[in-house]
Amino acid sequence: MHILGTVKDGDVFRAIADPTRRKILDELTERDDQTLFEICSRLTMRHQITSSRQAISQHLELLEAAGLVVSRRDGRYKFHSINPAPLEQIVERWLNRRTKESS
Amino acid sequence: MHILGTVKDGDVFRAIADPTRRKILDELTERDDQTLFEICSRLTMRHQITSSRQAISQHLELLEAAGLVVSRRDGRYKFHSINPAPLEQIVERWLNRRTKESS
DNA sequence: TTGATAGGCAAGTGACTGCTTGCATATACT
DNA sequence: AGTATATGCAAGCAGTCACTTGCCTATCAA
Repeated sequence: MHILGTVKDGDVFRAIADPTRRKILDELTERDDQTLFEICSRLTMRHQITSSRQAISQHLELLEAAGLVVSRRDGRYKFHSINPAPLEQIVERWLNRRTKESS
Repeated sequence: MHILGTVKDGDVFRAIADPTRRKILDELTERDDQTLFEICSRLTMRHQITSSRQAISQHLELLEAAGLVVSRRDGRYKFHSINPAPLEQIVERWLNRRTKESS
């Protein structure tokens, strides 16, 4: 079912519960394969986020644990990309389950 | 944009961040138009949730503030239903934004 | 009116969370 | 080797969150 090993279901929901982490996902949606420092500077410039490097690092760690971010090592750089697949369970769970037209 | 008055964007994400609230949404997906007591007893029996009435009431309050639950008064009863529409912003934001095929 | 039922309000509490701070490791450059 | 760069680890702190507790209001039936 899961590509990665130990991803609990609740991790995805907790991951997107934080506004800064949602901005990180937005940023990775715009541009893939970014390092931690790239994400930090782009968040500051484009999204008015003033979080520190360590804060963003911890957010990325949590996003990766939830399966929403995948990373690739290249020397001292670590490139991050988004993987929106785990979000599809939300669609399956409440949006596709029943056709609800009368609001 | 929003049908209801003051629903902040973050409210939806915070609402589904809690496992008990997700179970409430599941229960309302299965059966619509339930009172607080009905939801409580069905959560206990069918989902092994042992939360108190007050706890469920507060969860419903939060879900309603997020626009995910709508309610209707009838005498001393208050019937709750699910409204999954606010969840569609998640699809729009990260799943429909870009066609990402190469994982 | 009295009692029972369905729900609401609000203060207090323990646990969790996001962030900081300080240091450590690893890679690259000269 | 020595320095700078990129990231990782872990303890501590302040704010938030879910839950409880106790009391209150409203509706219905006798």
